[in-house]
Amino acid sequence: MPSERTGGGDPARTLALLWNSGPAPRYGPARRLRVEAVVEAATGLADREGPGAISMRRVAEQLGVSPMTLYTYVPGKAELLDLMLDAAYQRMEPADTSGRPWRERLTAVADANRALHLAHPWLGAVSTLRPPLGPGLMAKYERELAALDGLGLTDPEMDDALTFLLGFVQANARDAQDARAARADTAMNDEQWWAANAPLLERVLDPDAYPLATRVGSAAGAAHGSAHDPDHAYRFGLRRVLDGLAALIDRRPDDGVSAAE
Amino acid sequence: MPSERTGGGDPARTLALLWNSGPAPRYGPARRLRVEAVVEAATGLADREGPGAISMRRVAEQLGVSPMTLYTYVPGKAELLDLMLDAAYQRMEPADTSGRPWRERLTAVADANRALHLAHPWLGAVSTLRPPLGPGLMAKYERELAALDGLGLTDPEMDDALTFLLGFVQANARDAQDARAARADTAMNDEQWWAANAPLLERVLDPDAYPLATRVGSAAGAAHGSAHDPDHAYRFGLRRVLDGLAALIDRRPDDGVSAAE
DNA sequence: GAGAGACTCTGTACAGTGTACGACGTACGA
DNA sequence: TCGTACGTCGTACACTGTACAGAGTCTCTC
Repeated sequence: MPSERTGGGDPARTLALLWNSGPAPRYGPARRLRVEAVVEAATGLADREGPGAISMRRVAEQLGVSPMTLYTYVPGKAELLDLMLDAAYQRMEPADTSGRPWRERLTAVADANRALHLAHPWLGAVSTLRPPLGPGLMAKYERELAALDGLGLTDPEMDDALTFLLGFVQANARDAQDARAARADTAMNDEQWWAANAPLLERVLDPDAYPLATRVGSAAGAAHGSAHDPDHAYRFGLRRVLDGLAALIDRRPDDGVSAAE
Repeated sequence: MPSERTGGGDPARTLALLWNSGPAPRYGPARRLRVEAVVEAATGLADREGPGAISMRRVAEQLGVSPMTLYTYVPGKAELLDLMLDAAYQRMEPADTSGRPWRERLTAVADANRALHLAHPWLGAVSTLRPPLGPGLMAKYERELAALDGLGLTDPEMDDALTFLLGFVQANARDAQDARAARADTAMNDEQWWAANAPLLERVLDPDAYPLATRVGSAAGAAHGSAHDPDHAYRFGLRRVLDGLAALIDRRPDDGVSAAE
């Protein structure tokens, strides 16, 4: 479960910020900053130092203003995260894969999302259950649905399939970021952690009580040098995800480019 | 990304706690509590009030001791979470599905994990990247691998497949818990949130610019009354996950019960 | 029996977090 | 010129995990 919530405040205010449609104030002193600068500063900070670094005080520090000043630009932290998310979506460069088989199209969608998560390690910490309904998300959603268009799926099925694919990518990216954070927090990478635990575990663990676990666990551990390898899990999982969707898509054998693959 | 880290401290100390093999102290006053009581109190608290409620002060309060007292039972919060996790795994009741087709076996594994997450809403907030290598996890791992045994998979493939399946369940459970937390935090359920946003969105959104997004988005929104429905996503996703694994498993058509399915 | 020393328990303290509130200065419209 | 709306900011509050030191309690050794 992500720790940071978005979509918390007044929907009208949030949407106005996302679509840049707030009324310009006429009284009072000129504003020193723009909302975009706040979002940019927060994003830069989070990119450099991870999700844990996103605090109003740190963001304000980056901008040379006091913490409370941020609240004149953004209703609160949740909305700031919404804006960061949508801006990140907006910066994604769309790859044109029209005309390619559907597996390639969906692989491109997955890879693009994975790349986004790698570039912005804080993305996984932000809930997308109530997504920021801004231009960035809309363009992304439109683009990604296009990769699923013309495959004979119903509209709800297209959404389901996309949710499934993106859910996989997000879960995997969270694991990867989690591994990075663990390495930083504990000054020990996964391999070292595994190396420290394995011999100790052997002393308390009775192999006869857990025959499969010891056999498979050590085989898997030996294969990636740790209990878990996100990169490998991505490659393995993506293949399974696409095969799973194939069972849905190739159900109807009569639709253009897609079925040919 | 889960916010709470486990496996942070000294592996030897953590393993001793997990396997109950610490040396009994001989000096000093009798201990008022037992480690199990601390773990139980923390689990009860978290079950009732969610992951956010797990704080050393709150747990101590439940037990009628001062916060710092907990540190004589447990090295820190990370290790407490490890113990909570392993204890929760230990309480899972294994369903005997041997002899059933592999799809049923894996469905049972997925359902059991989903039920665990529903019973313990804090599970999703805890990282399982460096899992607590205790008796609970071992028994669970052994049991779940058994559901994948005899299908012609290699040892690493068995681990990969299980990781993939459990990853899906965990990601979905996080979404579900996230929805619950959002409802509590914002005093607004997903349906209300969607109802508040949809009309506002219509005003700023140009349907011609995002034809697929508007069509599919509103179809999906209408189908579950919100942007996202975890229960539906679970049913849809589990079918895809099993189909995806089928492509791997049924690759070799010659192995007992499994291929018959 | 006396005392050393290990152990449990606890109060205080520190560096963080998001943000409510009120004070102060600035710029515009009347 | 003045009222008013607004931007900026200092302070404060209720939280978090846990380091540290002091006080009380028990066992083992002499």
